[in-house]
Amino acid sequence: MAGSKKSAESTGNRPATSSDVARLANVSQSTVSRVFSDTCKLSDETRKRVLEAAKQLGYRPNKIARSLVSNRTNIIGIIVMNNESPFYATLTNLMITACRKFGFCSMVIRQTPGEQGIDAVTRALDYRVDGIVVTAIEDSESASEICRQSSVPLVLLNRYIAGAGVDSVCCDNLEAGSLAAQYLLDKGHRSIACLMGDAAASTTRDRLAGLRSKAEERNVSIDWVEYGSYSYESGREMCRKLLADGKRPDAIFCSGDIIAFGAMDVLRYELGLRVPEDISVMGFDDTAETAWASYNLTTMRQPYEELVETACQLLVRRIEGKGSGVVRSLHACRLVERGSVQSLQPE
Amino acid sequence: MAGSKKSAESTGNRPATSSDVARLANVSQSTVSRVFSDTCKLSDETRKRVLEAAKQLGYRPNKIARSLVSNRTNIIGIIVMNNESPFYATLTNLMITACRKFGFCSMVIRQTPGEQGIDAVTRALDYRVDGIVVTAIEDSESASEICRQSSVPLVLLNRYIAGAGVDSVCCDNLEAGSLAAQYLLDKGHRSIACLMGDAAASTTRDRLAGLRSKAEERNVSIDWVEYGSYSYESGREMCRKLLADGKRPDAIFCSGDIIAFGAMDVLRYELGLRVPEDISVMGFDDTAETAWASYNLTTMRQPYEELVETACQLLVRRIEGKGSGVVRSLHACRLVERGSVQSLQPE
DNA sequence: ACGGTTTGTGCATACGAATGCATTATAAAA
DNA sequence: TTTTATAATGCATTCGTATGCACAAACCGT
Repeated sequence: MAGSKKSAESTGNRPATSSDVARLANVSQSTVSRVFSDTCKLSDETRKRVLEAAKQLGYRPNKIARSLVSNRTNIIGIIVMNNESPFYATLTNLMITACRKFGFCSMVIRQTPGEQGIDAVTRALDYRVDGIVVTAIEDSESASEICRQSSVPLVLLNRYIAGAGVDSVCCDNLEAGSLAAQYLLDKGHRSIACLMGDAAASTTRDRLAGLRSKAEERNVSIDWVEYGSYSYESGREMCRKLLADGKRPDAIFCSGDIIAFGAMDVLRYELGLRVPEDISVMGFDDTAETAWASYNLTTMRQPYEELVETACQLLVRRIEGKGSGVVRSLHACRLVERGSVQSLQPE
Repeated sequence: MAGSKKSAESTGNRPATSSDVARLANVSQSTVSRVFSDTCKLSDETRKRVLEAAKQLGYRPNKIARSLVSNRTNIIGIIVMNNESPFYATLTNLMITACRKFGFCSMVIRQTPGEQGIDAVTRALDYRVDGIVVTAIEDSESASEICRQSSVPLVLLNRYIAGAGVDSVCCDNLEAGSLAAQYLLDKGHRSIACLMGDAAASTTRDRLAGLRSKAEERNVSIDWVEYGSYSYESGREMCRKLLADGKRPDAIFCSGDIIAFGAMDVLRYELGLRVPEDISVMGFDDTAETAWASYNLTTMRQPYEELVETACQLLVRRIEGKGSGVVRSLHACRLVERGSVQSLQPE
C-alpha cells in the first residue's frame, strides 16, 4: 500500500513529464507544452483540465529539455575571481538578484587557483549559458575571444579592455580619481600617498591616473605610490612599507576600502597615529564596512545597483539580439564624506 | 570571403555538434560521443582522428543535451538567504569551490524578498539539479519535503530540523555555546548578557542553550538576552537596548561576529566604554573581520572548510545513490582567543 | 581452414519539450 | 443550407548526446 497516501498519482518517483500530464488530461503532449509556454490560443476548458492534471502529478516543465530545443537556457554565467573581498561578494550577490529580476538563473563560476580565466568561461559555455558576466579575471581578452566564437554575449563588469570589442560596465574611475584628488586638495592636503591594488587592473590604473592628473593640474605631484592587491593584509603591508622610510604624508588614498581598513589599522594600532587627526585616509568602493563606526571611512561610492542593473540589462538586450555597437557604459561615483579625512584648511 | 581567416571550419557560428565532428572525422556520431565520454574501447587511430576533428571545429560536448539523456546535470543548487553578512558570503564561496572540486557546477539561488524559500528550491529543481544545499532559508521543512518528492538529495548547511529526515551539517552549536560560557566563566565573568540573532534559527537557539546550561551548571544565570538578526545594525540596536536600562554586564556574548562588531562600536563610540577593559565582548563564527586590529575579537571559530567539505561529500554520496540513513553531521568549534575579553581573575 | 571469441563501430532509439504543419471542430457569412 | 474563415488541437519532427543491440573485422586456438 505504499504511496497511496500522496495525493499526487505517483509516476514511479520520476518527475512527471508533459506526456504524463497529457495522458491524464486526455490531450496531446503538444497541448500540455502549449499550456505552459502559452504561446497559442487554447480553450479555457482544455487549459483547466491540463493544469489540474499537472497539479495532480506535480508537473513542472523540465528546463533542461526546454533549453535543448529552444536553444535558450535562461542561465547567465557569472565569472568571479577567487577573491574574498566584500566588494566582489556584494557585486556578485547583486548580480544574482538582477539576473533573477530579468528571468535568468545564475551559474556562478569561481576561477579556481591555478585555473585560467578562460577555463572558467569555457565551463559556463559548456552549459550553453545565454550570456556571461565577468567581474574580474586575469585573461579577459581571451575570454572575450572565445565568447565571440560561440556568439555568446559577454559583459565585463568593473573591468575594461581598451580596443577589444567587448561591452563593459564600469564606474568612471578616471573621474572618480580626479574627484578624490580634488576633495583631498580642497581639504588642504598636499602630500598624498597612494596604496593601490593590483597594478594590472584597469580600475587601479584609471583611479590613479585620474587622481594624478587632477593633482598635477594643481601643481601637486604624487610621488608615493605602492602597489599590492585588494586585501586587508596587502593594505597593512603597503602601509608599513610606505611609512617605514619615515615618510609622513598628509593623506593616504587607497584604491579600495579593504586596503584602507588595513592601512588604518596599521596607522592606529602599530604606529600609534590618529586617523584623521595625524593622517587622513580615504577609500574607494563604499562597501558596507566603511560605515562601521570603527572605520567611518570617507570613500568614493560605486553605484552598485546602477552598475549591476546596467550590466544585466545590456546583457539581456544582447541575448535578445538587440545589440548595437560595442557599449562602454561609464557611471559616476559619488563622494561619501565620513570621518577619516581631516581638513587642514583654516576655515 | 568572410570567415576564411579562422582556422576552425565554421559551422555557421552555431557551436559544433558531435555530428559535425563525426562528419569531418568520417565516423558515426556515436563514436564521437564515445570518445568524449570514454566509456568504451576505441582504436587509437579513431580516437586521434576524432579529437583532431573536434579541435578543428572547436567542439565541446553540450552539457545540456548530455544532461537530458543521462538524467544528470552535474549542477548543484545552492540556496542562500537574502543576507549580506560576510559569514554567508564565505560559506557560499567555499561551497562553490567545493562543488567544483567534486566535478559540479553551482547554480546559486538567492531567495528574493517576498519569495518563499520553497520557491527558490523549486527554481533549482526546474533545472533538474542533482542536489541541493540550503544555507538558511525560512521554511526549510517544506523545502525538504518537495526535494523528497522529486527524490533530489538535500543537505542543510548550518541549519538543523529536529525530527525531519533531512541530512544536515552544522557545527556543534550546543557545545560551542558551552565552551564560550566556560571560557567567560573561567575569566571570571559572572554577569553575561547575550545578543542573539534570529530567534527562529536552530543555530541561535542551540548556542544560547549551550551557553545557558553550562552557566547554570556553575550557578550563574543568564538573564539578559536580546534577540535581533545577524547584522551590524541589529547588533548596535540590541546593544543600545541592553545598556539603556543602566545594565552593565561583565561580558556580552554575541551569537555572530557581525553582531559583535555592531555592539563593540556602540560600546566604544556611543557609550565611551573600553573593550575589553570596561566590558568584554565575544563573538561567534570567526569571519575574516574578527582578525582586523580594530576589533581583534575573541570568538568561536566555525570549521568552515570542514563543514563545506562534509556537506558536499555527503551530497555527492547521496547523488551517487550511496545513501544510508539520515545523517546529522556535527563539527566542533574552536575558541579563537584574541583581545576582546578581559580576565577578571587575579592571576 | 574453421568455429569461436574479442574488439571496434554503426544503427536506431530515447531523453522531454517546442513548433510547423495538417486536421478537425466551430463560428460567421452568404 | 452551404461556404469560408477561424479557433483549437494533434501529428511528426527537432534539439544534441548517450547507449543497447547488431554486425563486421580481426584474432585465437586447434
